[in-house]
Amino acid sequence: MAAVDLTTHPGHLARRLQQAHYLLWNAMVSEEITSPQFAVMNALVAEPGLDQRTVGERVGLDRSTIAEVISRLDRRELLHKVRDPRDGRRFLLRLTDEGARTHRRLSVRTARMNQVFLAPLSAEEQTVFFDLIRRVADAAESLRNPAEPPRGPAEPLATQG
Amino acid sequence: MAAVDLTTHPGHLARRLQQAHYLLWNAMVSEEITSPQFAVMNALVAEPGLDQRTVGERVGLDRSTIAEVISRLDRRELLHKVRDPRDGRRFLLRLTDEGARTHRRLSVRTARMNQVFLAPLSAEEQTVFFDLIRRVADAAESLRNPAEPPRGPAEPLATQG
DNA sequence: CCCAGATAGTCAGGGCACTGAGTATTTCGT
DNA sequence: ACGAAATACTCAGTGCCCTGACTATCTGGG
Repeated sequence: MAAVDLTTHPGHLARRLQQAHYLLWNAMVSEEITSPQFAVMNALVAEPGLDQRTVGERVGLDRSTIAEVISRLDRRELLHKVRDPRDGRRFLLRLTDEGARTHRRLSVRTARMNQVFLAPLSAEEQTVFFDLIRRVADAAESLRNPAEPPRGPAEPLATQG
Repeated sequence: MAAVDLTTHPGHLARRLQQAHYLLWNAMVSEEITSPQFAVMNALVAEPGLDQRTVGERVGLDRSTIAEVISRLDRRELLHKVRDPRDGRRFLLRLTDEGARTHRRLSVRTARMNQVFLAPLSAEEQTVFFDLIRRVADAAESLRNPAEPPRGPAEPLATQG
């Protein structure tokens, strides 16, 4: 009888939280575009012309996963992928017009979904919720990358050359 | 410039939290046994003889995912799977001796890991952390299963007949 | 100039997570 | 007793997520 109470295990709670979010996303935002895909598009709205690695860094995905997500967005013509003329290793990424439209459309739905998702918490509790999760996640990440100095992106070309 | 701040998006935060946990689990608990696998083993320590569906319900996994996790544990001889003689649709699950030993060993490491993971928060903050996440996750789940009455497991045979 | 090391991306492999369709078994109403 | 509905599980398909090994390109020191 040495069983443990999983409701006090942050990892288990984190998984359940993400599943709950996945569910609500599908119901209220999109069945086509996933939340990580939206995060990538969002990063490219903020900083057009980023390379893959940097986008991955912005949204918190490793090189392999970001490659998959981007290839799916590319296949659906939601973004462009072109070799950096100044560095043949990189691809520079930019949303297509349709990608930008899709991002705008999903942004409003995402906002609505977040409201529903967080509805069980008061405004102050929501603030605390963000703060606590962020602190735990940041701490665990920095256990891995011990104080890595921030590195610049691929010196993004002007927004729409 | 309609980009959104992902640090205020609970879904994004949930994903990052889970990634952080995954990392720490690998480093401090096991590279062989994953956190969902441990959750399944834990459910079987608490209630030996459960069927697949009920285990899935206990740990929060759907029928397909639980089948995969269980087949991996079965392949490694950490649990047994036998047809329920009283209901030919079910499999009754029980840890093997090695499974029970593994569960005990990982339990103590998991406890240590949880301490490290939650170290950035004070004791009271940890309580709030659990409470807030649980409330959000529960609310989102019940949006889906509108007030489903709890249903009993497969009337588990006595703990080791 | 040239090559060793760093860097961007790909690929193979393993695991988690969901949906929708399909099979076998049990249960329930008539 | 019988057939429809419910239930437990499987399978195919899609997508996320990581590691480790590999390729191509760039950079810097000698």
